[in-house]
Amino acid sequence: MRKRFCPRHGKDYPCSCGMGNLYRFVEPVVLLLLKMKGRSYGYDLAADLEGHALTDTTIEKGVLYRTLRRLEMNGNVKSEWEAEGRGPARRIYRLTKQGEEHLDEWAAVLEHLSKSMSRFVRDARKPAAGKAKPAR
Amino acid sequence: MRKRFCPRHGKDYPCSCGMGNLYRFVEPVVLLLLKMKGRSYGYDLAADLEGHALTDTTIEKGVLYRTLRRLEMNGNVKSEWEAEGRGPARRIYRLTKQGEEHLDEWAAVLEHLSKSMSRFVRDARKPAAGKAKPAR
DNA sequence: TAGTTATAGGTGTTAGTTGCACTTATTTCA
DNA sequence: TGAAATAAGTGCAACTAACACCTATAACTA
Repeated sequence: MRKRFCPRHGKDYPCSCGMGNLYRFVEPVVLLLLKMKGRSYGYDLAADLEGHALTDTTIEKGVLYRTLRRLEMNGNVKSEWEAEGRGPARRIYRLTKQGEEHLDEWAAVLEHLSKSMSRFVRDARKPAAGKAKPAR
Repeated sequence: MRKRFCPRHGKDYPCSCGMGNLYRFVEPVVLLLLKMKGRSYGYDLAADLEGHALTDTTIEKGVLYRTLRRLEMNGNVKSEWEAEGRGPARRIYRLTKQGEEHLDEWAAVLEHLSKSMSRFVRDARKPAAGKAKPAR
């Protein structure tokens, strides 16, 4: 049984605190990059993803390409092949109107999540309540 | 093919922006609650989870119980049956020393994630760069 | 006292997701 | 001409999520 490697706890420890490449967190980053760049393609996005990812881990190419396809299926981006220029042909993606709205939704979701998390961190660092007298 | 329901986009939209009950986000909340309460059990934790969850969605019982078992397998909590008192016997959980450390690690992970997310939100709300003159 | 509700702790199943390795193809450069 | 860089994927086993379902005890209530 293949085990996932956790950089914090080593192998054979079935935690997920590193949080991997959760495609649900790759999606908004792709949307943001497309907004900032105007147009881009998989191979190019892969490089920039490192700098903008929400998690630490390196982004997995497979997740990226599948995310782009799914975004297109859902109407959030559109693509066209571009053969001109150097190297192999590129599939160029752009945000659609709906994609921009979807990014806005993501921003709202992540803003809320960010606040929940920072509240969590504050609570987690408080000393445990009423430990002076043992509870039983 | 059973489809997940997304409260934001309805059924048949394979997004995950609601983010469901991601067990990886249930784990730290359980650790925090156990730290705050000193001792607790599944049914009791289930009630408090709502108020402390990182995501909005209601917490799924199955995830909670399985999370508790996994935490115990990993040595982060320990449990004992308690038959006294009213109602059916309860499996009482407590944090171990290791569990407290694990919570601290989670706090560090989530602090980082929280910051990444709020940076993301800031960027996402900036107007798109250089859209005045069309890029091509 | 029988039936219902509340408390308590789970399991089973299947669809969906992830990680990682692998594949294919074109172009550039030494 | 052979290696490296660019580009876009696919295959698959292991893992995760959602939701329904199951078991049992205790308390309440008609």
